[in-house]
Order: sequence, then C-alpha cells, then structure tokens
Amino acid sequence: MEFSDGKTIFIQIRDRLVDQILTGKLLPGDKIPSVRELAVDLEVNRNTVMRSYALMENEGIVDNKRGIGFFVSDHARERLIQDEKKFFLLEELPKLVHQAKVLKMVPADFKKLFDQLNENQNENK
Amino acid sequence: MEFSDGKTIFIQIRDRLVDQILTGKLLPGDKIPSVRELAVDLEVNRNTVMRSYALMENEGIVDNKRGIGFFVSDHARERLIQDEKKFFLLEELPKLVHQAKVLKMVPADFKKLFDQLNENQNENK
DNA sequence: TTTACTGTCATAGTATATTATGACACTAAC
DNA sequence: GTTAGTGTCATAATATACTATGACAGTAAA
Repeated sequence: MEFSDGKTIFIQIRDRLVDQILTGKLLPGDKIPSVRELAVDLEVNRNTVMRSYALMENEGIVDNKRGIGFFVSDHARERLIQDEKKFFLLEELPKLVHQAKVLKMVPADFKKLFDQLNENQNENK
Repeated sequence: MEFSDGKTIFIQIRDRLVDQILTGKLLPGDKIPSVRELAVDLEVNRNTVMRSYALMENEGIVDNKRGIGFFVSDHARERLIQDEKKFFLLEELPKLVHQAKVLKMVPADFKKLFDQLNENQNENK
C-alpha cells in the first residue's frame, strides 16, 4: 500500500477498512485481517495496525474477541454512513465550495461528478 | 491559528497564504508578512514559517529579497489557479466522487454547492 | 497437551516536525 | 555609523509517528 503524506499511516489504514465496509466488501460479522497479517500485507509494523484497530474499536465499527480477532460490528455501515455523511456535508463540502469558487470553477467542471451520481441514483430505483 | 491534525503545520501555513493570493487579498508585488512577524502572529516557531516560505519560493509563487522580505510573484495567481485546478480535478474530485457514491449521496445533497457556483458564474457576466 | 493461530504489552531505536535560541548578514532609514 | 527591520544558519531539545523485537496470554483444533 502506498501511503500519502497528508494523513498519518494508521489513519489511512483505518480509512481503507472503512471504505471496504461502506462498499460492502466487508459485511457485519466478517472477520477483518489479523493485526499481524495486515501488517505484513501493508509492510507496516504490528503496532501501527493495532493503533488503527484500536481507533476503529473506539468508533464502534469493529468488535474485538481476544485470541480470535476483530470483526465488523453489526451496525458499522449504518453508523459510518451517518457519521461520514455528516462530516462530509459540514466539514468537507464547505471547503470544497470555497476552493471551487476561488478557482473560478463552473458547474460544467462537475459534469463527471453529476453524471456518476445520477447513475448511482438510477441503480437504486 | 488553529491547525488541523491532517497536514503538517508548515503546509497549512502555505495553504493559508495560497488562499489569500487566490482570493486577491494578496496581490502581485505585495509584501507578505515577515518570517518573524507571522511566527508571532500564528504562535509558531520562526523556522516553521521559514519552511513554508521556502516551499512557496520553490513553487514560484513568492520572490525573496534578502534583507527586505518575501513578495508575491507576478504570475502567482495564474500559476496557482492552473496548478490547483488540475490537482483538484485529477486528485481530489475522483476521491470525492467515490466518497459520494459510497455514502449514497444524490445530486440534491449538492444543491448548496451548485447554487453558490451559479452565483459565482453570474458575477463574472 | 501441543500447535498455531489470535491480541497485548513493554522496551528501545529511528525519523521527522516543531520548538527554542543565538549568532550572523543584508537593506533601508536616521 | 547606528538602528531596526529583514532573512539565514546552526545547534540542541522535545514530541510524535513509526519501527523492531521479544515476551506473554487467550482461543481453537489436532
């Protein structure tokens, strides 16, 4: 895995797993990779993965069964959609709007975004 | 100034100045705050501000006159708009699209964004 | 019980961002 | 020339993320 400079590694690992939960690649009850296994996979230290898992446990999106592993908690997805959507609309979107205005962007620049969102909406019909 | 955890401080200081250039609060030829002055203002070390300024100098958006200070370079704004717009469309927007789809967002969620962009477009007429 | 997984904890080392501080050099104005 | 501003450089100290590694404990299955 390539890590970007912006965020710390253990946050990026958390974000990666959150994405897998949101996209349904990880379902409630699923076992997530063991601390050691993921550490080897991502070429990262055990402790760093531990930190990601501890964070996710605090967020209530994974459960820990000692000696067995970590598992996606029952309402992880609903909780994430609610929390991340709120964060997105309140924190990220305002910054986005500001940046778009400053860069003199117009709606046409967002055509791709708009198209993909419409596809997404049609899938739900 | 309150610094977020995501990025390093010297990057956030750079972003702050870039924003002031993009919004026209800083114009070509304007002197930007001295290293020492801004350090006191932001309650940050001189060296940290120096690092921000060195970065901006490398980006070609400020010029350095030894013994006098740093000044916004002539085509800083055009260069920034070009570079940041490219970065925005190629790097940030794809992540945004992905996130929006994963969170099951629909165009209506972006009404505010588009309204403000339309205002912006009308201002330019 | 042994084996092979799991997580947990502690310790030490490295890299980097940031701070703190002093000293030096350039420039402009008095 | 003195003064007060500017940037520049070097050194040491601190905080934090990350690494490396070993040891210990819980769980499940052979």
